[in-house]
Amino acid sequence: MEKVVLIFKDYLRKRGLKFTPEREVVLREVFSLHKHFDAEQLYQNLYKRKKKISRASVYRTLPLLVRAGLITETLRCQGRTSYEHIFGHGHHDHMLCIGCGKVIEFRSEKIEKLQKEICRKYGFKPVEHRLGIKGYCRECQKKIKMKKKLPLDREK
Amino acid sequence: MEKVVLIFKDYLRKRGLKFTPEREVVLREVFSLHKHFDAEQLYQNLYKRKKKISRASVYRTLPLLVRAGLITETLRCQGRTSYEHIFGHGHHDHMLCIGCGKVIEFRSEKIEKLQKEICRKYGFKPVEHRLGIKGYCRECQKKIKMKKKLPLDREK
DNA sequence: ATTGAAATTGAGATTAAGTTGCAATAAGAA
DNA sequence: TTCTTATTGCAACTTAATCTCAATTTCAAT
Repeated sequence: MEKVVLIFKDYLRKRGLKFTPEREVVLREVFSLHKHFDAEQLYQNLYKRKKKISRASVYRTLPLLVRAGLITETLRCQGRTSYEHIFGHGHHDHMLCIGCGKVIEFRSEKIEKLQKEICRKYGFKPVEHRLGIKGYCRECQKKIKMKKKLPLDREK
Repeated sequence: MEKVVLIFKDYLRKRGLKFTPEREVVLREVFSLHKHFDAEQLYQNLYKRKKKISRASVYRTLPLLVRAGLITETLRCQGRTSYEHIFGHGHHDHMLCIGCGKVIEFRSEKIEKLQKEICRKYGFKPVEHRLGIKGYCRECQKKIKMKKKLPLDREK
């Protein structure tokens, strides 16, 4: 944890930005969470714990953390930009269950390698990539079977 | 083109929905385009050509086309939901150039296969997936080299 | 062809996420 | 400690998308 504080401080100092209490609170909150989150959730968490930080500051801090290489945007669920931290966590891809919203993380070296190859073929210099698979997790598949029919888009 | 009209009509009829002139106009516009588009663009195109269709109808029709399996959402650029048609086009993945916005489409059977394998391993039933690689295309890499430095996030 | 239930339309109001302007404040280098 | 410059909070604003509702249209059944 103190490591990420140092990294962030360093990032800020190098471009003449300031390490404020607000930014520190956001940073620590982000790294105390161990799953995906979005700006509003983060704000609510802090608000409940009487950390009086404005929404604007939360929204302004998250992009800084992205640029500092500490967090990254993930798959966008229902309209909100969602983040996760990447420091000491490494890149991975996601499966997102349409039924219950559960997120499964996975990593495949083979897929990573294939992507690089393809980029090379197109003369494309990759900066980041995102692979998201939507579908149904084991549990939700069972539920669906029990209901026999998916009520989502059935025919008349 | 007439094929997609039939498919859409069929989709609608089967669930007691109606094939209206507005929906037809949207459908035809979508399939006359040959690249990615978003709801607002589509509305503007139609508006300029004096097709008086409300924004609401455009926004209401696109999800129907998705459900009918004719179009799909793609990578979200700058906040807007973007679509592309898939009928007679097949699944593919994308590279998105950060420099100029160009989209390169590609498809890798190997990656597709690996994804299926991974899903099987997790007992996950995939419905759709999206792989997007952001980076710099050949041309933009050259431009960057000429500028010697990327002005985006440089240190002081 | 007519009818009538049910779906659809357009216009504008509304929501939600995120951004911005600005005056007051605070960080931190000198 | 001083002083320049960045940051803050608030509220107003923007943007994308959705919703409400009265008027209209579709289309299956006469």
